Amino acid sequence: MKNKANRSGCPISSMLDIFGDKWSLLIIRDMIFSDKNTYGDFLKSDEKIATNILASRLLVMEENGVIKRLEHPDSKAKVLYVLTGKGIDLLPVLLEIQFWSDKHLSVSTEIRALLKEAKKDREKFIKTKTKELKRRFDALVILPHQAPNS
Amino acid sequence: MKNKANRSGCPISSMLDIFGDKWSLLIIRDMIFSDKNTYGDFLKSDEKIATNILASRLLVMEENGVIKRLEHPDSKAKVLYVLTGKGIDLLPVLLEIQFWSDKHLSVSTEIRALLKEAKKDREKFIKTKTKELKRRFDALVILPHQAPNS
DNA sequence: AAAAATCACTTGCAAATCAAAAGTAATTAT
DNA sequence: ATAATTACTTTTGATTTGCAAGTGATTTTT
Repeated sequence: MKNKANRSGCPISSMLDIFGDKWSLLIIRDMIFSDKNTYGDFLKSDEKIATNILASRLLVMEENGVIKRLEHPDSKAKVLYVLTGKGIDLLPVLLEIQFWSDKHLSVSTEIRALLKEAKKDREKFIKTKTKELKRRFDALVILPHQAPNS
Repeated sequence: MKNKANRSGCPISSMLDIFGDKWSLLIIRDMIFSDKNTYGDFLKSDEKIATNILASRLLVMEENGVIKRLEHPDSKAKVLYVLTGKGIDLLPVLLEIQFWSDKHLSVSTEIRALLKEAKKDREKFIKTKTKELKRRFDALVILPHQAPNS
């Protein structure tokens, strides 16, 4: 997996160099909205990502500082993937994508309800969710260093 | 070029079924921020899209009602591509992508200035720009029906 | 303690997609 | 009439994807 050369100085183009495919943002979605954080979790999603693609995307996102690989507190066989601040900051992007889809494509009524809520006070929703995510991942980053069995 | 089957009911996934690649959003970017609206215009962009890819992406976006193909008022040899309302509504998505890149990747100082301006009053910027785009494209949609040489 | 299951991957291969270059057909300019 | 522009299409080879089948380390079950 090569490191993608910036195709141009354009901020949109640079972002697409990392996320311009059908899968990367779905992994971020799973981490933000569905509390998923292991390889196996991501495989279980509705879109059925292939194992090699998943491994490759996780690597690219790790190389770009969007996610971090940690040892899982429950088991040495597992790997814990957490979002960094850079990753958490994708929340507004994912929100706007959802608002667009809500307006122009067909979206289930339950998701529509959640989006309506988020749209009502966008800023507050983002701030609250961001804090929640930071708390969640900070806890996971720190925990593993406290020896679990001694 | 097949019509993409929705991989799932997820709004993010559905949006990525249309725009999940390295090029489509760059074409939208060019139409929104650089006033480009012909095949030749898009080819001239810094990222150097291949002609076959460009043709394919334009078709997919047209099929999805994001852009419209019109006869160019200046020449029968040209095709005029304009954004529909659905396409114009991608502005907030592109803005958030740029805000993210501005914060987490390196961005030129001139673009940074424009983004700072946009961020200062996001809502107003979106409203103003949206109106401008609607005006611009409405004019183009209507003009060609007034016989140019008779 | 041995066997089965889980977990996070890797490998191999066929199919799809992409990129670069050249070609085409319809205008338009000289 | 000739050359240039414009919007593509076609061809070819390289890259990426998706699927199925491993692999090796751990963990759970018996």
